[in-house]
Amino acid sequence: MAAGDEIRRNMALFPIGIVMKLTDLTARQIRYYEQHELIQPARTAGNQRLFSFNDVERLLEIKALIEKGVNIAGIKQVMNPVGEGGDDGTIINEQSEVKRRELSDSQLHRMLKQELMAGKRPGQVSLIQGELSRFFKNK
DNA sequence: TTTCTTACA
DNA sequence: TGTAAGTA
Repeated sequence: MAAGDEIRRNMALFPIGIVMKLTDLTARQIRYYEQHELIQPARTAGNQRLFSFNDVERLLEIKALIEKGVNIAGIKQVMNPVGEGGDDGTIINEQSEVKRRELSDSQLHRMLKQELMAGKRPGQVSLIQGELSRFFKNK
């Protein structure tokens, strides 16, 4: 629990171009996730985004969920959108990070099961891409 | 050159 | 999401 570690992890260091290479996400996606409060990079005096190691880690996790077919609404449920107040919006501590990741998978399963059992009713918004159809057959 | 915002496909 | 436009 080195105090300096968290400081370094949350220190805004790289511009979006570097983050793109580090995460394999497009600038469009990164900015989009920021709009949805999944990340909150700092800004330079010139209004340019500066990301921290934690931001990059979050983006990698978001990317993993996107690849599993989860959409923004679903990711928000699995990753508590960053609030404000006392926390910096990123990882609280090492233990909670591990727990959060463990929950990620079980909650994802819950989401899938929930939607499968609830069935698609008009008005119900899916948390999964493609209406889950790809889990039943390959178009 | 790189990034930013806005907006349309 | 991709991409174009006009800036900073």
